[in-house]
Formats: sequence, structure tokens, C-alpha cells
Amino acid sequence: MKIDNATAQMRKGVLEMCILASVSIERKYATEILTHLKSVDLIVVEGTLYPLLARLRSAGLVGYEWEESASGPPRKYYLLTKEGELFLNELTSGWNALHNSVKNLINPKSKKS
Amino acid sequence: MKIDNATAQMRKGVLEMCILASVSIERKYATEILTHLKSVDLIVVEGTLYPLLARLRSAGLVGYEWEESASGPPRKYYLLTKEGELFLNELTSGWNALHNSVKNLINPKSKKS
DNA sequence: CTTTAGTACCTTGCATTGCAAGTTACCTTT
DNA sequence: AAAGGTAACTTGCAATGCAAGGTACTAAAG
Repeated sequence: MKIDNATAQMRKGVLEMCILASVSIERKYATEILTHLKSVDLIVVEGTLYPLLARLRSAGLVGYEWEESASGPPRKYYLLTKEGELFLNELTSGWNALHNSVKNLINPKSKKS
Repeated sequence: MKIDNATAQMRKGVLEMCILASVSIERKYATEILTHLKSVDLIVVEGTLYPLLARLRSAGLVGYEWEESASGPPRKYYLLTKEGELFLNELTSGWNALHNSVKNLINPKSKKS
């Protein structure tokens, strides 16, 4: 059984939002996104990120620009499309709604276990 | 593409915690759990709930008691085991940590898009 | 010039899981 | 008996996170 790492399981479904949010601050290439998410304790790995970026791109939520690097292979900088910005807003709304629901569930007004 | 209902996607991974939380308030049978979660806008359906309850049970996090019903088939009342209570605490900690990470990500201190 | 190491991109395949749809069984009412 | 409601559970599909592996480019070491 894999219930043990259920905390990791909770991250699922929030990743899209986090990636969009990360890119929305400024354009980033994959490794930067990984570092940034890790810096707020959201561990994501390449095998998760790349397919997700591909999905976001084919959904028209992010675009990218190739750029040469002084040291190493060229980098693909991702950035939000206008559609992506709108969608990120929807996602954060949904996230807030979820957080609110869970709060009400765990902490019903005036109930203490 | 199924990005449209990504808000629904976000619920994933939180369900375990919500079900444990619901049962922790008082023992409930499946239909009651569904109603309760719906009351805080967390829509879950039977096909999701039963397998999840089975998983939680086989992980030793919930137990159950059969009880006759005055009208209808007997009911299986689920309740938290001691282990389940501990685990629920861990989950809520994880949830809070996640919420915190996301907050920092979306709303970096002193950054406004 | 060839090899090793580092960075960055991406793909394949597996296991988990949420969920739609279907099944069984019990009780009450017609 | 038949019909309807409630409650339990199963089966199968599609999505998805992730481990592991693969390619390509640059720089440094031999």
C-alpha cells in the first residue's frame, strides 16, 4: 500500500497551477522551474514536468522562446500566453474554493474534536 | 484536452483526507459521507468513494460496524482507528504545508503581477 | 583529437487512481 | 408477485505522476 506518501499525492492536480504560476512571474526554462518549485518545497521532477509542459503548450496556455546559452545546450524559455493568464486566474479561484471547502470540513464553525 | 476541468483535478489527493476528516467527526456510512462532502461543495461519487474506503480500511485507517436499518438494507458505519487519527493529523499537516507553499508561490512577498 | 562530465531537452512504460456504469441484495409498498 | 427505493460493491477506461532511459550540445581533461 502506498498510503504512506499520501502527502505527495495531494500535490497532484495542483502542479499545473504551480507551473503556470512559476512561469507567470517571469519566463523560465525547465530547470529553473524545477529549482523555483523546489525552493517553496514543491518537489517536481523532470519526468513530471516535461509532459506537463507539453500538455500546457498544446492547450495554448504557454508558449516558448529558444535561446542560446553561453555554456551548454540552448534553452527553451516558457512564458504564459494571454489565455494562460486567464486560466491561471481560474485555477487560483478553484484552489481557493477548495481550500475553503477543506477548511469548513476540517474545522466546522464551532466544532472542536 | 481535459485541462478544462483542472479544478476538479485539484481535488485529487485531498479526498483521502476529506473522507477521514468526515468520518472523524462521527461514524458515517457511505451515503452519509457523500452527502456531507457535498454539503461543503466537494462532489464525490460512489465509484470513487467505495474503492477509497476499501483502501483506507485495508491500510488500517478506518474500521466499520454493521448496523441494521429500520428501512432498507443494513448499513456499514465507518469510523477512524487510532492509527487513522494519527494519519489524519499528518495529512492535515501536509495539507497546510502545501497550502503554504502555494501561497508563497502565487503571492511571493512583495510581488504583484 | 578523443574521452569524460555537465547541462538541457524529451520519451517510454508502469502503477495508481478517480470515476462512469453496471450488479447484487435487502426492505417496503403497491 | 412486481415495482421502487436504499445501500453495498465491481469492472473497465482514461488520465497522470514519475522512474528510468535516451539524445544533443558545450567545456574541460587526457
